[in-house]
Amino acid sequence: MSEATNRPVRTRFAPSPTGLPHIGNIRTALYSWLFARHHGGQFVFRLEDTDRERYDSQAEEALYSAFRWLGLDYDEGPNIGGPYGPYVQSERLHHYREAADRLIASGHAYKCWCSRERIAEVREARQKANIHPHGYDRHCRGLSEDERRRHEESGAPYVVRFAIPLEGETSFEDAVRGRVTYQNRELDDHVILKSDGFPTYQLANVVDDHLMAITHVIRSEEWIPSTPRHVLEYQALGWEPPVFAHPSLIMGRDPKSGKVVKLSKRHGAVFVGEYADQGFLPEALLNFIALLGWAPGGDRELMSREELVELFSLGGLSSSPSVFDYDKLLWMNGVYLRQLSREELVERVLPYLQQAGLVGQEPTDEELAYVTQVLALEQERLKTLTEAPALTDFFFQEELAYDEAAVNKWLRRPSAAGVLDEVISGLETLTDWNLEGVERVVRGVIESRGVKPGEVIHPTRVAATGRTVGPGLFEALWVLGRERVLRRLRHARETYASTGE
RNA sequence: GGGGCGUUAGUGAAGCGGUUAUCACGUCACCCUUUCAAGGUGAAGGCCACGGGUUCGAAUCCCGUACGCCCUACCA
Repeated sequence: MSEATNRPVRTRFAPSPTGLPHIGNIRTALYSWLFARHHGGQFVFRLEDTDRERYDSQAEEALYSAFRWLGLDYDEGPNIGGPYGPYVQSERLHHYREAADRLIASGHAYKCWCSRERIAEVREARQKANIHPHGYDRHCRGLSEDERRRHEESGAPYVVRFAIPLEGETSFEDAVRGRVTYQNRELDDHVILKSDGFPTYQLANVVDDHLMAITHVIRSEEWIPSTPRHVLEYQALGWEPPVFAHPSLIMGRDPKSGKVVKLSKRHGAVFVGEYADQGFLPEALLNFIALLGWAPGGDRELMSREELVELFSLGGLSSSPSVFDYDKLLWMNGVYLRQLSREELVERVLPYLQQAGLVGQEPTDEELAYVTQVLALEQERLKTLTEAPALTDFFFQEELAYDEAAVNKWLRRPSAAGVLDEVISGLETLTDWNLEGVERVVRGVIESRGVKPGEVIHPTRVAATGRTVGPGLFEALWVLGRERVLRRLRHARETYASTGE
């Protein structure tokens, strides 16, 4: 569609620091980043802190750390500077003031002294009577010179409103939806400068996108209704508008009603940091959220960051909202976990094992080698990093927590004592403790007793690991090591199987 | 209420005028197998929201209806 411009591509992510970075925000950021990188352009980070009431000082740092975690880099931004700085709107007030003055001078904007109360009343009345536009009645737009002067001299606070043309229509070419048209008579005169001297999004966004030479504005669907206002402002200011692309929203399903609504906290994790905490890999999350509202065409789903950059285009953006599917994310995380090399896996998982107290803070090379072996056995079972401790604790704990049901089923049975005795004596005589040797011993017991493999394997697993599920028995025994295995088997034999025969 | 945007299996997507409507997650079954996973094979699941057009032919183009969502702030 209208992806082409003659200028070098520049996109931006312009969050307002009012809370923690949300999956939805990050997805939009990702699209902007991908588009810039795909075209070899620049990606700008701009902080829109014009709402002083909702300002949250922690939000800014959280935003940076989310970007770091996901590996999204920006070429210009508040903390790194750049040729179009500053990149924080509260430090750019004079630009907005200037633009507002220019609009007032050219008759495209005007000062408004109406009280909030009056505005609220007017709005309600007009809506009830269905008078278009529904909002502000443009009272101050029609002020006489005298009235205006009186207000000016009184020094009373005022806002600046944009003077929407009374007739005609405004349209723009949306890169994902095609032509979108609004009748000007449906638009009321929106505030562009607040009484505290700060601009609203409606002005600051336009001014900065222009001043920062942004060529493509990618932002979510909720901005479509204000885009005609922006287009009108670009025109009034004599500027060329950027290409707009409005991908759809990310939705969640309400657990109670089953209805689909904008993704929010009640659907579970919505903040990027929560996914980090829950043991998701950034590359998996990135891949997953890219697919929430975008597809490269065809059946392609698993894509690295580099592949996403290569394949991304605005044409692949979806115009219909998508529901966040946590199960699919889990699956995808598992895929990425399985693709990790041993070294990467250890690096990723180790902190979780340490946090759970299974591994010390300064592991020796020997301990690290053991951890590596353990994780190699569990890698294909891992869906998130946080599951690792629960899956592997029996490899590290001295005191095994035996699963009661497993004990009842496999150790408190008549044959258990005999099985364990045979396995124990077999392993005791094993000179070389390796995978093949362990398997040979256990298979030998199975053969000598003339039973199905499970009859020996299951009791042995429960005795050695305390549970019925886990890696293959031979691998588990081998990695656990001779001493630990024999101690556990003897203990289980004494404790649970001694009275069995 | 008004304006805008949307609607392909439970979920995410592919499809861009001619396909038995494709893929992935999930579900189920079977295979592999010492359990659980992973992997493999297969199945169930869609009158492409509905109704009208246009066309030799429509999930694809047009109109209408229904439903959903977004906006309707001196928030972004």
